[in-house]
Amino acid sequence: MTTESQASESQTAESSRDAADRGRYQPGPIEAKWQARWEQDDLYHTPDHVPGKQNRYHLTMFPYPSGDLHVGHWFAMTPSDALARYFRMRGWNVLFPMGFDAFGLPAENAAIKGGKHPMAWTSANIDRMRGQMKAMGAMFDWDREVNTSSPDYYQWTQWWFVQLFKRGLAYQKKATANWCPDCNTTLANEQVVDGRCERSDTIVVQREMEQWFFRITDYAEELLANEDLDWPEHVKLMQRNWIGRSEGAEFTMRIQGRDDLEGFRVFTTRPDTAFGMTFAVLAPEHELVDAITTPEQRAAVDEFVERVRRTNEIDRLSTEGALDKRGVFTGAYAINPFNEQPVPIYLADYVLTSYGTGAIMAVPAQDERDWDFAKAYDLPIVRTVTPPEGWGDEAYTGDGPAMNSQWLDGLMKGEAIQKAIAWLEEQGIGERKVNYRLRDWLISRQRYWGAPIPVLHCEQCGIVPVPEDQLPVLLPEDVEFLPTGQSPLALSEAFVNATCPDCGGPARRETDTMDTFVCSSWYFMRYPDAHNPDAPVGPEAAEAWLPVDQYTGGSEHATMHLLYARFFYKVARDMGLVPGDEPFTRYYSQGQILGPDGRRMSKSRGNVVAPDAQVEKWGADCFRAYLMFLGPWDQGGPYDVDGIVGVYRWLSRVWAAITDPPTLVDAPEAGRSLLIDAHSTLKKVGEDYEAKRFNTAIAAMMELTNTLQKARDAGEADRAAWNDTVRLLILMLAPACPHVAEELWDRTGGAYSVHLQEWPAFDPALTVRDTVEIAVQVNGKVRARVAVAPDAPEDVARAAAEGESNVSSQLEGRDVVRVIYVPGRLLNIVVK
RNA sequence: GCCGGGGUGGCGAAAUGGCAGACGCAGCGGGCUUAAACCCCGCGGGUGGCAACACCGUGAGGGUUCGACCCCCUCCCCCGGCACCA
Repeated sequence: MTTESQASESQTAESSRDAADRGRYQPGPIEAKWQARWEQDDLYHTPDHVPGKQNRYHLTMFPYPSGDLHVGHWFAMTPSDALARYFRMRGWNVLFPMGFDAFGLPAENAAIKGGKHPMAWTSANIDRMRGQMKAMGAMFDWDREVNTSSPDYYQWTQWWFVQLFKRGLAYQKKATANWCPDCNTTLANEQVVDGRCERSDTIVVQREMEQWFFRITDYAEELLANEDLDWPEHVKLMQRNWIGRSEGAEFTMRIQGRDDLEGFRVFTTRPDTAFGMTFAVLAPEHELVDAITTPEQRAAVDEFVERVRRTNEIDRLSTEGALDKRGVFTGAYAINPFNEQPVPIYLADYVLTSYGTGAIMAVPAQDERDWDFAKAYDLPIVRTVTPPEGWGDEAYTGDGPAMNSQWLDGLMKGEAIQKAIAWLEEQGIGERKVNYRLRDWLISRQRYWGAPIPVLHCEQCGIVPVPEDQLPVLLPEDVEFLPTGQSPLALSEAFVNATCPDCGGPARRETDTMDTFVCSSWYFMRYPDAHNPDAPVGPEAAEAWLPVDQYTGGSEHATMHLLYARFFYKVARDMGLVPGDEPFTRYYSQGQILGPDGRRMSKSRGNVVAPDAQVEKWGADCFRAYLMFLGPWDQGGPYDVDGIVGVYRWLSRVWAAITDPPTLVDAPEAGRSLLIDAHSTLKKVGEDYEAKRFNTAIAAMMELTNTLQKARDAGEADRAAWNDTVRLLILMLAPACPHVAEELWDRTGGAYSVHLQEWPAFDPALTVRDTVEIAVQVNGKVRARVAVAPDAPEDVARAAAEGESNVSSQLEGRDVVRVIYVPGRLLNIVVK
């Protein structure tokens, strides 16, 4: 043991400041030393198989290499690391990899601004951030690092595209797409927030373009079935709401006097109310608009359609504004098939072309939007559901007996819907139909820094996917990537001109690149087999590691990354590539760390806390522990710069107690109390780590340290109890503070490495105190506290309680009606 | 508007039917120091009281219970998501 010589050294050298410092906790040198040692020993290299150990795959979301790691990365990654380390100590062979989500707009924008090539900018950032991550002391297995912008990786991103294409899950269509004028590219629905570009905050406009889509809606039903996932309920709910399943019917409406037209289809969730239809509405972009508009209405309709086209999403979605300007009559009438009555056909901007059929039957009596529209345009309102007594002058969307509905009259909603659908099917004009709010995933981006879509356009053969043995389609380096609204790749003759692999004739390469969410939809499948040149992931590696046992990351990805990754995994499963149905068995979303002012950290607000400076000042272990100690991990919250000193003091006390212990004597009786504290703490800390309650785990270790310090202040302690407590404390500390734990383990004679040790088992007999203080209540009010054995029988506890003057005075002259005794907790005497 | 999460000391929080405020920050008092910092010891919800102690106290109001921060009902506020999806 080195502790005794350490202690005496610091005692004899008190006069010298240098010598005194030598005994103090100094994280800097310790952390550098052990990081170098771990790297040299490959301590965190994870083989695919270790005899006698089961595999467990832990994953925290990989970062975009924007330049510097920020506190948010530390907040997400270091507790995740502690969790992975804990499971490693519990005997699992734990994979905990890291990589970079390296394609994307910032690289390109930085390149445009600073004249540096996106590739150079990105790889410099990656090097920098990898270094910063190494300073965390995390157990990342860097041998498996992935970089989505490297050809070794995007070759497989392109391979995925080809597989999806072959399965009919990737298709091109001309569609009105969300266009961000600032980013000069299209965006997926998920990337548009409140009508603005999620990244640049610019108002998104609609633009008609040929675009590539992934048919994620084919998996809508399966993606919806997420109840059994061990994920936070709110995230599962967000996904279900995003997918937005709604059940109803679709049927055809003929147009009065126009037997030359087939009519139009409408979707409704309330076919039971169809007898109350008093008008119909088409989206302004509906394909029939031109054909049905009457000459008298032509000018008004054209003017309206043009105005809607010019209106941006924000104004269109706003419920404010003049209602009478939001629609126009076409002059045509449709026939309600339920009662053969003609109803006027309107256009209105509240009907969306991208949902359902882009046309609705309007039943103002039972739909609030239709009600408002009918009021504004003076259209009739016919109730077909009996509203409750005293219902006012507004739409009634609830349940009630049908009325004014011929053969549906008297039926309640559920039954009426079924009967109406059956009738539509009998008549051959409609059928049961399920619609989803979820749209297909638009993956085309008209930007340079992304994986090229591996497709050729051949004059003879049409769209031809690039054969797998010709992948990757390399991103050319010498391209002018100033944003023009056109794909930059289109400007490169050398890139565009190609040969058709089918007919050998001339072909043009697709010049759009893929949304970077495609890259991140499968990266977790690559880590298990990061260097495989023949497949994205081989069968052995997939079997060894997939699916991910524990994923952690921010819930801002609930409806994007997490949904896309589930979609990819299901496709991979269908291809026989991976085991199971879901990519992430468990998912946990940590909260968001905010600036000291309680607002989102941002350079413009000047409230950014730089992790490098925190590490420099306090050490990585201290910074890690402080982030865990702040509060519940899923809650996040402001980063209080002043609070970290408390954690530093704690680690200093741990250091001092262990490197400078009291005189150790053999006094097992006296040591029992310390041992009970140690084992109770061990039990709690294990449970807390497992449940990701890092804040209370740290607090419990602080308490044990305080106990240790008291024992130390007393001058002497029982040798066995002290040594055992110190050993347990170091092991408990290891997942949260890996460096100082390693150093103290080494100094107390532990065999290298503390991170290869097993999590110790607590002794259940030592988790219960010999006597506990219980509360004594009279009529629910605490009147005294008495010390009894935790399992003392009621009469013993009661006798002790009645011996207290404060209790006996309360009982005097009153009848005891009832006594409630909870052993180890309290005794409540109810009197009258 | 709808759907989630939350509201506890000056601050971050703990306790999820059993002693409210563990642990930590800031603060106050004391020790060490020429001094300051570091460090160490003590105090620490409010009101009254010298004190023992009493009363009040977990956003507001009501309820269930021997007992409620915790469960139920009504309302207010904050944060996140969705928002003409027929």
